[in-house]
Amino acid sequence: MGKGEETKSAIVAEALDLVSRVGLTGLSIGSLAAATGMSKSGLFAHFRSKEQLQLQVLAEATRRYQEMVFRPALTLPRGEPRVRAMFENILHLWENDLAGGCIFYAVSAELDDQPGAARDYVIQTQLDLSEAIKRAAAIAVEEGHFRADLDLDQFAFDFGAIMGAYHHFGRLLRDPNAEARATQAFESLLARSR
Amino acid sequence: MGKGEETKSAIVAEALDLVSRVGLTGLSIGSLAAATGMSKSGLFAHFRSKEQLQLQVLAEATRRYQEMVFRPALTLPRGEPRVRAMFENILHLWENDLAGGCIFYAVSAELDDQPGAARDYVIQTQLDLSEAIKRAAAIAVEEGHFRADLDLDQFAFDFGAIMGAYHHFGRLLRDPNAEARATQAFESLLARSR
DNA sequence: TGACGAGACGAACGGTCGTGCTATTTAGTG
DNA sequence: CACTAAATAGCACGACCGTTCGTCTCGTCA
Repeated sequence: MGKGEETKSAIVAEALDLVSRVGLTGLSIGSLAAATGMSKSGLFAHFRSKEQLQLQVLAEATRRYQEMVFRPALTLPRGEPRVRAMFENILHLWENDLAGGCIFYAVSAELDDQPGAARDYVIQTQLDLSEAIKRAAAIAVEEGHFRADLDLDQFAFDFGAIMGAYHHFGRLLRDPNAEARATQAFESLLARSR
Repeated sequence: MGKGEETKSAIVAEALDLVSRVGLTGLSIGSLAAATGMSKSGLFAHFRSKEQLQLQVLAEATRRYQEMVFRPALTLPRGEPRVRAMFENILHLWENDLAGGCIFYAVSAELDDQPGAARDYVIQTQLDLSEAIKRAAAIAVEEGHFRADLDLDQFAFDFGAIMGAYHHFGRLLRDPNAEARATQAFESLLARSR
């Protein structure tokens, strides 16, 4: 990896942290340059537009998500163990990876009415993640861990609901019991699915 | 209501719509002036600071929420009917009142790591709403509609989770089944609570 | 009629935004 | 070590930001 790629990925890493705290809109070239100790123009040359910078940040976030949430889960036995691992990885690893927690929550709320490449990317990513959860649940059905008539779409909805509420209650409202609440909700969801 | 109050509330109404689409950060004095057909300075004089404008917007949102969600629910019989009415009012009235849907979702994601009066206000409002849900559920326990050992905090968490997921799946991902999913999740929550 | 206060206006301030150009420094290669 | 290309810095731009100021236009009331 040449010098260019190296600093570029360092910039993106710093940007990820910034976005998780101040959102995509709050991420400015100037503040990012200050945070990385570079000049605005020197930093800008790596991306050629702000939209490109935003997309690179989102791509890196997706890469990390795969790495932290899905890849470890796939090493476990098929079925419920994998579903459970995904839940726990999100709760314990992913939500604590960045200063502001899950970057997709910080970003999706501000993009839902603002068309553009960034929104398209986030939507696609969220749909992919939802599909992955559904696949994991489908395997659990195959293995006999979950009911044969389980509604996979509903399962994905409920799963996402719990993760969102964990972020909301824990991050914004600073509820110290958010993790316990999320865990209980998840156990209840599993029980209903068996 | 004098002329001043009149234009001021017209400004706030317009601002509410803007915020629901572009967020609190995206709300600028200039764009709001353009949307209302006023001059920047004429508009600014009503609030004397941007933070004041933001707080007025949040206060108006809270007022509307009370009006659309809680007040109608209180006219119904105590217990489960009220809880159900709150759910349906949020789903059908509140989420469709503004162009961008529930303003609190647009706002809370961008404020969770940005200290200030606006964040404090949103947090307090969310806590109040959570308390109101818990009270309604407590009454349903009194009335014998819900189990005596129902965990009220968990109920409020689950309730909020469903509303958040409805906003997320419906608004961002444009899932046409979001309402059906939310309804099914809510019915499941009610069944578990009885 | 004339004074007064409320409300809105245009112009301007210092800053920051994203984005170009042009040097200058630095890293990699023969 | 010299040479070249890549990486970074400096500077300037037009646009927009929140905010302030002085001014103008009204309706109200003495």
